[in-house]
Amino acid sequence: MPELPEVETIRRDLDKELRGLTFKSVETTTPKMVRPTPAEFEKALKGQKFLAVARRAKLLIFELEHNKFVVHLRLTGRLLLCKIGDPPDEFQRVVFKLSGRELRFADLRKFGYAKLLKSDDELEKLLAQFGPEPFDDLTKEKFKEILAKSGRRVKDVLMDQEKISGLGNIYANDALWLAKIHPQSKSSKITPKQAGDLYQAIVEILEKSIKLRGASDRPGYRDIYGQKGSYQDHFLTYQKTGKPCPRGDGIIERRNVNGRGTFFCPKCQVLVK
DNA sequence: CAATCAACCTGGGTGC
DNA sequence: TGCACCCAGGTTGATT
Repeated sequence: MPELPEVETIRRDLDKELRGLTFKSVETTTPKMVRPTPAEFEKALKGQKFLAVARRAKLLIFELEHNKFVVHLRLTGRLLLCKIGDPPDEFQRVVFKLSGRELRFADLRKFGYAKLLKSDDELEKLLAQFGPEPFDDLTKEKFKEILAKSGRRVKDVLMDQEKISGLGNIYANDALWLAKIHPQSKSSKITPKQAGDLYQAIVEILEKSIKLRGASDRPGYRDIYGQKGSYQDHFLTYQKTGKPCPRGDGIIERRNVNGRGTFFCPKCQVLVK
């Protein structure tokens, strides 16, 4: 579900809402989602105030007075800020009880997790594995360099979090269409002009989706208030198999690339080998 | 180093 | 209606 725009939307709202609230306890039907264990998680954080919520790639970082924890939503995670007594989400797995509020972690597929960090050192190690951020240190020059260095398919590079932070399947597909580049093009063979266009496309599309508060597809991303985003009404190629290309007379094709559904227009997206 | 596949889980949609 | 099969926003690890 959540790629950079969805996670960033959640981060902004939680950062505003959680500051000053106190962590009280954990209740869960799915203990493996709270690490190392729900009991240790609760023991460490009980009584601490939330100071801020940050983000790196698709990871949310919760900063409390003496400890930090991270949350990864993987494919179907939701974080919902609720009043005590609000009806539960159909896929609710974990409830973090706070002063006057509940932060609920719902996840149809149970791949997501919250993880208590033992030290700032552990956080640093965790963050060190991510590549540059599109709205921070991913400059156009840096981006060109990254593409030039890889012999893999360009779509795989875009989605590799060690190379570039935050892009997932939806935005990688749509950005490649915007830049008129075939997803299976060899990264190192992309021309500087194409790389520049792709960089622009990525920034544009992520900005647009953040404005629209992300994309809510099937099981569905929700913001912390349980509301849908609306980028799904603006998908360019994603899940548009058989539909006309928004730009010309091509038909959007679906192909499996690296185990992921890959959508593109064979007419206007150039394959560079 | 790159590509492929399975695993982790659950549910929706489709086609027979 | 039932059932088999494919699909899904992500990431990791084994194998070829």
